[in-house]
Amino acid sequence: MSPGHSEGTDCPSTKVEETQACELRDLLDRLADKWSLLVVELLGERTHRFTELRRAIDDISQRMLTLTLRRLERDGLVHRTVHPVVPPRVDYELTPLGAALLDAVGPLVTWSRRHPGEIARARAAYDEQVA
Amino acid sequence: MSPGHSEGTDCPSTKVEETQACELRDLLDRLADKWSLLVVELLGERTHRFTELRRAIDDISQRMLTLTLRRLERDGLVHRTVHPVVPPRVDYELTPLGAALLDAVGPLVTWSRRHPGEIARARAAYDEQVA
DNA sequence: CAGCATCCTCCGCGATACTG
DNA sequence: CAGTATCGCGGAGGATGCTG
Repeated sequence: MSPGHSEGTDCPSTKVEETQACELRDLLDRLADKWSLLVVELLGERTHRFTELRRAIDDISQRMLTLTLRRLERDGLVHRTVHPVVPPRVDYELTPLGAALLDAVGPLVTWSRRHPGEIARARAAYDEQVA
Repeated sequence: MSPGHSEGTDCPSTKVEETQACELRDLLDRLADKWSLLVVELLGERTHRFTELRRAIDDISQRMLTLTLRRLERDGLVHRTVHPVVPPRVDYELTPLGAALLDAVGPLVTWSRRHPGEIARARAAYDEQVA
């Protein structure tokens, strides 16, 4: 893989000590890319195989699914099990850490369900006003 | 899939109905960029002026702060008050919606504080094994 | 089936300069 | 002070092709 490690642990000059933004930003950076959270949620339901995930998400490219899973694995959120059979079979599941994280995301999920389209509506209103 | 506009409301072909991923992804897309959450957290403490935010975050570019605030405003999370004085003064504060959202993020913040560096450690372990 | 490698495009974002 | 306008690069990520 490319050596472009821009590991977020550096925690730059943001002076927001009170909010301890560093940890949080790392976390967000991990979850906030286009697919990670989706994958974590699916794995929260049950173990999935590679292709299952691929089909469940459907418009994810194979490359991005691989990358996403590798990153999640690397960060200790997802566990990867290779079954030495032919054809190959690989299972992905949440680690305890991953499950805990998913729990922490729960309220956010709930919130988004409770406020369906509120952001979208505000957006539409704003746009209309501008137009 | 048509790239079209970046408006998330289209909620494409992701078949993850159970997780209602669309809303959530919209939400994440809004929060997950480099600065939004940081801004929302600061505004959660109190109202800030433009330059206050700029100094609090410090390594945000002026352009990105403007863009971030505009997007948050557009999405109904932040309210912008222009005081017609010289020199100009603009205050930013959370809307009720924004405050509610911040609450929903709370557990995530707490979690990240409770697991300091756990992800970073897993990452280091993983990298060592690979190397 | 579950990947890795390569190429290429698009746009996020920083740097810089100008304004009411 | 609080923006807007323009330029340019770097990296995220899609498409495609090859492998064990």
